Amino acid sequence: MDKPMERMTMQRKVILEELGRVKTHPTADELYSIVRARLPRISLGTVYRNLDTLTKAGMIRKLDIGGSQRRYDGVKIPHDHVRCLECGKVEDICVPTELDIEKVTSELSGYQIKGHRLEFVGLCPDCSPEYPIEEKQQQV
Amino acid sequence: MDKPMERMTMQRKVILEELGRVKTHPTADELYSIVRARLPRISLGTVYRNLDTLTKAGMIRKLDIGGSQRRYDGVKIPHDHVRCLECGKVEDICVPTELDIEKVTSELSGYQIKGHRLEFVGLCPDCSPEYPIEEKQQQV
DNA sequence: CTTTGTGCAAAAGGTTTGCATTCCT
DNA sequence: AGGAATGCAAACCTTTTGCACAAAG
Repeated sequence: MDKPMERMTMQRKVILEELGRVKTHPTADELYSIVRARLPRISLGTVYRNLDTLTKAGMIRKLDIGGSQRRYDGVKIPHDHVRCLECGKVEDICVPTELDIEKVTSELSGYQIKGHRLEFVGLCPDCSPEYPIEEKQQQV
Repeated sequence: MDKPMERMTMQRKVILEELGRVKTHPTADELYSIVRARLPRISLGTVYRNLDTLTKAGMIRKLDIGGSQRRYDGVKIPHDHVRCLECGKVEDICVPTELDIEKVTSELSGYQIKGHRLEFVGLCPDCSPEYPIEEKQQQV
């Protein structure tokens, strides 16, 4: 399934390095501004093209979580996420694999389950008021 | 949290009815073409505005699942989904609430968890080959 | 050398918004 | 009557694409 890349250009190398360094899951334009610190002449189109190429090569992952912008992850192993409703940050989380929910779901639905996406939304410690004051709007 | 609507216009009424009738989770433009059968002069902008208004009023839900287009759900109770990698359809699924994963996650992460979004991807019975032939590309 | 990749800018979705007009209440 | 909602079209935001030029192997 992995489609190997032909060349390792400087742009591609820096994008890969920076995506690997940040622990967040940046959007293309966030990564664009990070990368521009090292390659001021890079274009946003190149960032998009490389994120796509690196995804197809299996070197990074394109996340398909909620929100209006796509996010990318330098960590290749699928894992779950928590997103803060207040500040918007997305962090990794490891949910104990109590039961094999994919197997249970497969039996219940008749689908051949290939994977799942689990995302929690809530308030991170920094954004949690001491005494909860109001309900935050959520989209689940 | 629910912001009551001021008026019940014909457009709003039909959008609500049609979204309640379909068991899929249509995008705005899918709903637009459904609704146009009854209201040929309705505009896509009105569909978007009403989906937003109805969501704020708590009468429908705006799903924030993967994909390039937002989807809407006439069912107000949050539930999980399965999406077919082949034909793209999205169905409801009921995953047994074995453990309270939100509670476990809350304890592990320090977040105040407000909800979660669980989406499975796989092949629906109609799209499953008898003998699995190739890996489907997935984005999790 | 050849062919892939880049920068730039324009195009392409999908969604939102401004404005004059229509229509609930 | 008066404010909210509509239709239309333009604007907006994110992502993709065409093209001439640059550069990796």
